[in-house]
Amino acid sequence: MSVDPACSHSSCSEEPSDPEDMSPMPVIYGSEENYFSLQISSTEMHHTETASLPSSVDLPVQDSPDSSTSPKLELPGSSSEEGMGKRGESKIQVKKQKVRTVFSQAQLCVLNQRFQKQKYLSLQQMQELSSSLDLSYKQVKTWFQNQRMKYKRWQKNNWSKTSHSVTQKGSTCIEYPGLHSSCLPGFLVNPSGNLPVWSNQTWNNPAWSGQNWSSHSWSTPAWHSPVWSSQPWGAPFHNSGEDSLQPYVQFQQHFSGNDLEASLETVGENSKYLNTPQALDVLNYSVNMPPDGM
DNA sequence: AAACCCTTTAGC
DNA sequence: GCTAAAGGGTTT
Repeated sequence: MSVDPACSHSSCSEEPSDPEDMSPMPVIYGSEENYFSLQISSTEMHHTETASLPSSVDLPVQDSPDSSTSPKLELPGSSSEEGMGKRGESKIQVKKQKVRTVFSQAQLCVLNQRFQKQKYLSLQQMQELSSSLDLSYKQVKTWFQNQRMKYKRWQKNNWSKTSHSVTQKGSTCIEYPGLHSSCLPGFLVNPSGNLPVWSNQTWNNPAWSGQNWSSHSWSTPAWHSPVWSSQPWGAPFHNSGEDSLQPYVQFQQHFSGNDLEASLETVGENSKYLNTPQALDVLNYSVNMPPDGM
Protein backbone atom coordinates (compact mmCIF):
# COMPACT_ATOMS: atom_id res chain seq x y z
CA MET A 1 0.00 0.00 0.00
CA SER A 2 2.64 2.44 0.49
CA VAL A 3 0.39 4.41 2.49
CA ASP A 4 2.90 6.75 3.51
CA PRO A 5 1.08 9.85 3.38
CA ALA A 6 2.45 13.12 3.37
CA CYS A 7 4.91 13.23 5.92
CA SER A 8 5.72 9.81 6.66
CA HIS A 9 9.17 10.27 5.60
CA SER A 10 10.48 13.23 7.16
CA SER A 11 9.91 15.99 4.88
CA CYS A 12 7.23 17.37 6.92
CA SER A 13 8.78 17.25 10.19
CA GLU A 14 9.40 20.82 10.29
CA GLU A 15 6.76 22.62 8.44
CA PRO A 16 7.57 26.07 9.35
CA SER A 17 4.53 27.19 7.97
CA ASP A 18 2.82 30.08 9.24
CA PRO A 19 1.15 30.30 12.41
CA GLU A 20 1.07 33.79 11.66
CA ASP A 21 -1.53 35.19 13.83
CA MET A 22 -2.80 32.89 16.33
CA SER A 23 -2.34 33.87 19.74
CA PRO A 24 -1.88 30.79 21.68
CA MET A 25 0.46 29.79 19.11
CA PRO A 26 3.46 28.46 20.59
CA VAL A 27 5.13 28.39 17.35
CA ILE A 28 5.50 31.55 15.62
CA TYR A 29 8.00 31.31 12.98
CA GLY A 30 7.63 34.43 11.09
CA SER A 31 4.82 36.62 10.48
CA GLU A 32 4.04 35.90 7.01
CA GLU A 33 1.68 33.20 6.47
CA ASN A 34 3.42 30.85 4.31
CA TYR A 35 5.36 33.05 2.29
CA PHE A 36 8.63 31.69 3.02
CA SER A 37 7.76 28.32 4.09
CA LEU A 38 10.38 26.81 2.09
CA GLN A 39 8.99 23.48 1.64
CA ILE A 40 10.65 20.52 0.35
CA SER A 41 7.97 18.83 -1.46
CA SER A 42 10.46 16.30 -2.44
CA THR A 43 7.99 13.60 -2.33
CA GLU A 44 4.88 14.64 -3.94
CA MET A 45 2.93 16.11 -1.26
CA HIS A 46 2.97 19.72 -1.12
CA HIS A 47 2.31 20.46 2.39
CA THR A 48 1.27 23.81 3.21
CA GLU A 49 3.65 24.82 0.80
CA THR A 50 3.07 28.14 -0.35
CA ALA A 51 2.13 27.88 -3.74
CA SER A 52 4.76 29.80 -5.40
CA LEU A 53 6.95 32.32 -4.07
CA PRO A 54 7.34 35.12 -6.36
CA SER A 55 10.96 34.96 -5.98
CA SER A 56 11.49 38.56 -6.24
CA VAL A 57 9.56 41.22 -4.70
CA ASP A 58 8.94 41.45 -1.21
CA LEU A 59 5.41 40.80 -1.41
CA PRO A 60 3.78 43.23 0.71
CA VAL A 61 1.27 40.90 0.52
CA GLN A 62 -0.78 38.85 2.36
CA ASP A 63 -0.22 38.50 5.75
CA SER A 64 -3.28 40.23 6.37
CA PRO A 65 -2.94 39.73 9.96
CA ASP A 66 -6.36 38.65 10.00
CA SER A 67 -5.83 38.76 13.55
CA SER A 68 -8.83 36.95 13.80
CA THR A 69 -8.35 36.05 17.24
CA SER A 70 -5.43 37.47 18.58
CA PRO A 71 -5.74 40.89 17.59
CA LYS A 72 -2.65 42.12 16.27
CA LEU A 73 0.22 40.02 16.90
CA GLU A 74 2.06 42.28 14.72
CA LEU A 75 1.89 45.82 15.66
CA PRO A 76 0.17 47.94 13.25
CA GLY A 77 2.64 50.08 11.63
CA SER A 78 5.69 48.34 12.63
CA SER A 79 5.37 45.13 11.04
CA SER A 80 5.80 45.09 7.46
CA GLU A 81 4.26 47.22 4.91
CA GLU A 82 0.97 45.97 5.61
CA GLY A 83 0.28 48.98 7.63
CA MET A 84 0.66 51.43 4.90
CA GLY A 85 0.10 49.14 2.08
CA LYS A 86 -3.38 48.81 3.17
CA ARG A 87 -5.28 51.89 3.63
CA GLY A 88 -2.74 54.05 5.17
CA GLU A 89 -2.32 57.23 3.41
CA SER A 90 -0.52 56.49 0.30
CA LYS A 91 -2.63 54.11 -1.55
CA ILE A 92 0.12 52.19 -2.91
CA GLN A 93 -1.17 50.41 -5.83
CA VAL A 94 0.89 47.49 -4.96
CA LYS A 95 -1.48 44.87 -5.83
CA LYS A 96 -0.94 42.31 -3.23
CA GLN A 97 -0.79 39.19 -5.12
CA LYS A 98 -2.71 36.46 -3.65
CA VAL A 99 -0.91 33.60 -2.20
CA ARG A 100 -2.61 30.41 -2.66
CA THR A 101 -1.69 27.94 -0.06
CA VAL A 102 -1.81 24.37 -0.97
CA PHE A 103 -2.87 22.34 1.94
CA SER A 104 -1.36 18.99 2.28
CA GLN A 105 -3.39 15.89 2.04
CA ALA A 106 -2.90 15.31 5.66
CA GLN A 107 -4.19 18.68 6.55
CA LEU A 108 -7.10 18.37 4.25
CA CYS A 109 -7.88 15.05 5.66
CA VAL A 110 -8.05 16.28 9.16
CA LEU A 111 -9.94 19.33 8.16
CA ASN A 112 -12.40 17.33 6.22
CA GLN A 113 -12.99 14.90 8.92
CA ARG A 114 -13.49 17.63 11.33
CA PHE A 115 -15.84 19.33 9.02
CA GLN A 116 -17.92 16.26 8.77
CA LYS A 117 -18.40 16.34 12.42
CA GLN A 118 -18.68 19.99 12.85
CA LYS A 119 -19.54 22.61 10.41
CA TYR A 120 -18.71 25.29 12.81
CA LEU A 121 -15.87 25.44 15.19
CA SER A 122 -15.52 27.63 18.11
CA LEU A 123 -12.69 29.98 18.38
CA GLN A 124 -10.75 27.73 20.60
CA GLN A 125 -11.37 24.75 18.50
CA MET A 126 -10.16 26.52 15.48
CA GLN A 127 -7.12 27.66 17.28
CA GLU A 128 -6.29 24.24 18.42
CA LEU A 129 -6.93 22.78 15.10
CA SER A 130 -4.87 25.36 13.38
CA SER A 131 -1.92 24.87 15.60
CA SER A 132 -2.21 21.19 15.26
CA LEU A 133 -2.13 21.44 11.57
CA ASP A 134 0.42 24.09 11.49
CA LEU A 135 -1.92 26.40 9.84
CA SER A 136 -3.00 29.79 10.85
CA TYR A 137 -6.23 30.44 12.52
CA LYS A 138 -7.29 32.44 9.60
CA GLN A 139 -6.59 29.66 7.23
CA VAL A 140 -8.64 27.27 9.20
CA LYS A 141 -11.40 29.73 9.49
CA THR A 142 -11.33 30.47 5.84
CA TRP A 143 -11.21 26.85 5.00
CA PHE A 144 -14.26 26.13 7.03
CA GLN A 145 -16.03 29.02 5.52
CA ASN A 146 -15.23 27.88 2.06
CA GLN A 147 -16.22 24.41 2.94
CA ARG A 148 -19.52 25.55 4.18
CA MET A 149 -20.18 27.29 0.96
CA LYS A 150 -19.02 24.36 -0.96
CA TYR A 151 -21.13 22.09 1.07
CA LYS A 152 -24.03 24.33 0.59
CA ARG A 153 -23.63 24.22 -3.10
CA TRP A 154 -23.26 20.54 -3.03
CA GLN A 155 -26.33 20.27 -0.94
CA LYS A 156 -28.25 22.36 -3.30
CA ASN A 157 -27.36 20.22 -6.20
CA ASN A 158 -27.94 17.18 -4.28
CA TRP A 159 -31.13 18.42 -3.09
CA SER A 160 -32.51 19.07 -6.49
CA LYS A 161 -31.51 15.62 -7.44
CA THR A 162 -33.24 13.84 -4.68
CA SER A 163 -35.79 16.28 -3.54
CA HIS A 164 -38.37 15.35 -6.06
CA SER A 165 -38.08 11.74 -5.21
CA VAL A 166 -37.20 11.64 -1.63
CA THR A 167 -37.92 14.18 0.93
CA GLN A 168 -38.34 12.30 4.04
CA LYS A 169 -36.42 12.74 7.11
CA GLY A 170 -34.69 9.46 7.02
CA SER A 171 -33.39 10.10 3.64
CA THR A 172 -29.79 9.89 4.20
CA CYS A 173 -29.06 9.06 0.70
CA ILE A 174 -26.04 10.81 -0.39
CA GLU A 175 -23.13 11.65 1.67
CA TYR A 176 -21.12 14.71 1.28
CA PRO A 177 -17.91 13.71 -0.41
CA GLY A 178 -15.85 15.67 1.86
CA LEU A 179 -12.80 13.63 2.27
CA HIS A 180 -13.56 10.28 0.89
CA SER A 181 -11.79 11.03 -2.23
CA SER A 182 -8.77 12.57 -0.78
CA CYS A 183 -8.34 10.70 2.37
CA LEU A 184 -6.03 7.83 2.33
CA PRO A 185 -6.38 5.07 4.84
CA GLY A 186 -3.51 6.37 6.73
CA PHE A 187 -5.20 9.62 7.23
CA LEU A 188 -7.86 8.28 9.36
CA VAL A 189 -8.16 9.88 12.64
CA ASN A 190 -7.90 8.37 16.00
CA PRO A 191 -10.95 7.61 17.90
CA SER A 192 -9.78 9.77 20.64
CA GLY A 193 -8.87 12.78 18.72
CA ASN A 194 -8.94 14.01 15.26
CA LEU A 195 -5.44 13.55 14.36
CA PRO A 196 -4.28 11.16 11.80
CA VAL A 197 -3.11 7.86 13.00
CA TRP A 198 0.33 8.52 11.85
CA SER A 199 0.32 11.63 13.76
CA ASN A 200 3.54 11.52 15.49
CA GLN A 201 5.26 14.05 13.50
CA THR A 202 3.99 17.44 13.18
CA TRP A 203 0.83 16.64 14.82
CA ASN A 204 2.23 16.44 18.20
CA ASN A 205 0.40 19.20 19.73
CA PRO A 206 -0.31 19.31 23.38
CA ALA A 207 -3.58 20.80 22.60
CA TRP A 208 -4.69 17.60 21.04
CA SER A 209 -3.25 15.36 23.61
CA GLY A 210 -6.55 15.09 25.21
CA GLN A 211 -6.49 17.74 27.74
CA ASN A 212 -8.38 20.52 26.28
CA TRP A 213 -10.46 18.25 24.27
CA SER A 214 -11.93 16.70 27.26
CA SER A 215 -14.81 18.89 27.76
CA HIS A 216 -14.59 22.46 28.50
CA SER A 217 -13.48 23.41 25.12
CA TRP A 218 -16.71 22.23 23.76
CA SER A 219 -19.06 23.53 26.24
CA THR A 220 -17.53 26.85 26.30
CA PRO A 221 -20.17 29.43 25.97
CA ALA A 222 -17.86 31.21 23.74
CA TRP A 223 -20.02 29.84 21.08
CA HIS A 224 -21.38 32.64 19.30
CA SER A 225 -24.06 30.90 17.51
CA PRO A 226 -24.55 32.32 14.12
CA VAL A 227 -27.94 32.67 12.66
CA TRP A 228 -28.76 29.08 12.68
CA SER A 229 -32.31 29.66 11.96
CA SER A 230 -31.51 31.26 8.74
CA GLN A 231 -28.92 28.83 7.75
CA PRO A 232 -29.71 27.18 4.54
CA TRP A 233 -28.97 23.89 6.08
CA GLY A 234 -30.77 24.77 9.17
CA ALA A 235 -33.91 25.56 7.43
CA PRO A 236 -34.93 22.06 6.66
CA PHE A 237 -35.65 21.72 10.23
CA HIS A 238 -38.81 23.51 10.00
CA ASN A 239 -40.20 20.26 8.97
CA SER A 240 -38.83 17.96 11.48
CA GLY A 241 -37.91 20.32 14.16
CA GLU A 242 -37.01 18.30 17.13
CA ASP A 243 -36.86 15.30 15.03
CA SER A 244 -33.44 16.32 14.10
CA LEU A 245 -32.22 16.38 17.55
CA GLN A 246 -33.21 12.90 18.32
CA PRO A 247 -30.49 11.21 16.43
CA TYR A 248 -27.97 12.91 18.51
CA VAL A 249 -29.25 11.90 21.79
CA GLN A 250 -29.74 8.36 20.75
CA PHE A 251 -26.50 8.39 19.08
CA GLN A 252 -24.56 9.16 22.10
CA GLN A 253 -26.41 6.55 23.99
CA HIS A 254 -25.81 3.80 21.59
CA PHE A 255 -22.38 4.47 20.51
CA SER A 256 -19.31 4.76 22.45
CA GLY A 257 -15.75 4.25 21.72
CA ASN A 258 -14.50 3.26 18.41
CA ASP A 259 -17.85 2.89 16.85
CA LEU A 260 -18.26 6.46 17.51
CA GLU A 261 -16.00 7.28 14.77
CA ALA A 262 -17.82 5.34 12.22
CA SER A 263 -21.12 6.43 13.39
CA LEU A 264 -20.05 9.92 13.46
CA GLU A 265 -19.87 9.94 9.80
CA THR A 266 -23.44 9.04 9.72
CA VAL A 267 -24.43 11.41 12.33
CA GLY A 268 -22.24 13.92 10.82
CA GLU A 269 -24.62 13.93 8.01
CA ASN A 270 -27.30 15.09 10.25
CA SER A 271 -25.17 17.53 11.93
CA LYS A 272 -25.16 19.41 8.77
CA TYR A 273 -28.61 20.35 9.50
CA LEU A 274 -28.24 20.52 13.11
CA ASN A 275 -25.72 22.99 14.11
CA THR A 276 -27.16 24.19 17.24
CA PRO A 277 -24.61 24.66 19.91
CA GLN A 278 -26.44 22.20 21.99
CA ALA A 279 -26.48 19.53 19.46
CA LEU A 280 -22.90 20.08 18.71
CA ASP A 281 -22.14 19.91 22.27
CA VAL A 282 -23.71 16.58 22.60
CA LEU A 283 -22.05 15.36 19.54
CA ASN A 284 -18.73 16.69 20.40
CA TYR A 285 -18.87 15.40 23.80
CA SER A 286 -19.31 11.97 22.52
CA VAL A 287 -16.68 12.41 19.97
CA ASN A 288 -14.13 13.40 22.41
CA MET A 289 -14.91 10.83 24.91
CA PRO A 290 -11.76 8.95 25.48
CA PRO A 291 -12.13 5.34 24.58
CA ASP A 292 -10.66 4.43 27.86
CA GLY A 293 -13.24 6.19 29.79
CA MET A 294 -11.71 9.42 30.59
C1' DA B 1 -15.11 43.98 17.08
C1' DA B 2 -15.35 39.64 15.28
C1' DA B 3 -17.50 36.06 12.81
C1' DC B 4 -20.60 34.89 9.39
C1' DC B 5 -22.39 34.66 4.52
C1' DC B 6 -21.78 35.58 -0.17
C1' DT B 7 -19.32 37.08 -4.16
C1' DT B 8 -15.29 37.83 -6.50
C1' DT B 9 -10.48 37.39 -7.42
C1' DA B 10 -6.79 34.73 -8.70
C1' DG B 11 -3.21 30.76 -8.26
C1' DC B 12 -2.81 26.08 -9.41
C1' DG C 1 -12.55 24.07 -12.65
C1' DC C 2 -11.30 23.95 -7.98
C1' DT C 3 -10.47 26.48 -4.09
C1' DA C 4 -7.64 29.67 -0.89
C1' DA C 5 -8.14 34.13 0.17
C1' DA C 6 -9.93 39.03 -0.17
C1' DG C 7 -13.68 42.20 -0.04
C1' DG C 8 -18.17 43.78 1.25
C1' DG C 9 -22.44 43.61 3.70
C1' DT C 10 -24.87 41.76 7.78
C1' DT C 11 -25.61 40.24 12.42
C1' DT C 12 -24.81 39.95 17.31
